[in-house]
Amino acid sequence: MALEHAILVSLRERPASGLDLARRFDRSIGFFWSATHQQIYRVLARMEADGWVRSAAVEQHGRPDKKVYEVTDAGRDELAGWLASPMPIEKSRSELAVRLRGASYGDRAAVLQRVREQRADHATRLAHFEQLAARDFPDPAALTGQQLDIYLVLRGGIRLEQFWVEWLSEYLTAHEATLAMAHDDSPTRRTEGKTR
Amino acid sequence: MALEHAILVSLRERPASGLDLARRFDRSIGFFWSATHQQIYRVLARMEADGWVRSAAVEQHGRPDKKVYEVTDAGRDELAGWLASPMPIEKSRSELAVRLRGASYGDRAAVLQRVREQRADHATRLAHFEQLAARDFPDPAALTGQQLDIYLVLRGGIRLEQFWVEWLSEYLTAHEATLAMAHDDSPTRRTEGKTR
DNA sequence: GTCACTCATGCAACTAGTTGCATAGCCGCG
DNA sequence: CGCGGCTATGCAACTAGTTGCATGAGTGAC
Repeated sequence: MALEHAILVSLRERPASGLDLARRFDRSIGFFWSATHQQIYRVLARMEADGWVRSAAVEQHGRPDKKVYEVTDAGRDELAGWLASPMPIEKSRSELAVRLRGASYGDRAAVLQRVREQRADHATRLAHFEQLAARDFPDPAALTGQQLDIYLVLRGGIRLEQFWVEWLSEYLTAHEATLAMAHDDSPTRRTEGKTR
Repeated sequence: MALEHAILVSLRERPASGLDLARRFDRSIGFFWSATHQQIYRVLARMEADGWVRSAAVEQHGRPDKKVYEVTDAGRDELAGWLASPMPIEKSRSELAVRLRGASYGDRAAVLQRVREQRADHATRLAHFEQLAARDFPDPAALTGQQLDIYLVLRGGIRLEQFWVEWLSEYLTAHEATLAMAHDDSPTRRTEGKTR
């Protein structure tokens, strides 16, 4: 039930329509919790039925009406209760890690290529996040409350991208070393991998 | 379709029954891809229907028969193809991050307590992984092929737990600093948070 | 003018994963 | 002896999330 609560957080920051929320979930908050607009529409409908949010139709010039949602008192209580509730340890999930683990059952060079691509993607995102942090939070030490939280979650995004870049670099370095070894070891080729 | 492929990797390391796989997914491989035994049973049935694996009943003394699965040639090809296929960038997902972001809409102290608990859990896992690495891989530089991959994925687990411990520590330190400030700033209490 | 795109909401059908339970024998505890 | 726990497989019902499509009006490009 975390999407509901992510939506409550986002709506408390500022009321929004379904599509507004979908756009927010594509950036800041969505870095740690993403959702498609369909999923958001469905959950908003349920939340309204449960009385956690209420909506108001807002006319716009030259485009369809918006349904702008805001959090009700019941929604506030629900969010406050959730924030304080105990939580089990989170489990991570990474398709890339499965590939790294299984790389010896396929074409090693192809997997290394995928790893390089992923590392480049993560490096790009890292640079983007660092730019955001520099632009929006020039003086982190002065932050408090809500702004501090937003900054610290961005810091989490930066740290997480650093984790990826460093881990994948370690992976590539280690495998490039064994490939070099396999070349050096002249005639007695001990080519690892490719069991088949 | 990553669970299928995680199972193929695990079965290529060694043939196993559904429950064996579920146990493996609770440890090494499962750190980056977990699954319940029901999910595994269902996916194994589909994989067998698709011809990726075949099963053989194995009698055991004093306990029910096992269905031990192994990978077929078609399964090998499928796995090799998947390993080489391009992949989109992965998105992370963390309920804890949502709570950090929304902490000012609830009881700040309670959220900090949850953060301390999570940090302790991650520190415990980190210690556990480091112990595994020291025990099973005393000489990482000598590893190649499959063993090197297993070691490097364990390294990923260690690095990820380090990420969590460090990030959550940063979060706690930053908020403890603002709490201290709020105390110092004597009569003009600028108590942040708790907007309600 | 019409083609492609955006804004905005939503339905329907699908895949993935979780939770609760059933079966059925064997093992050890008290 | 009965109770709980372990081994092993599996069904049924549920929740969560994705994908594909529909609608209908407005905007900009050529």
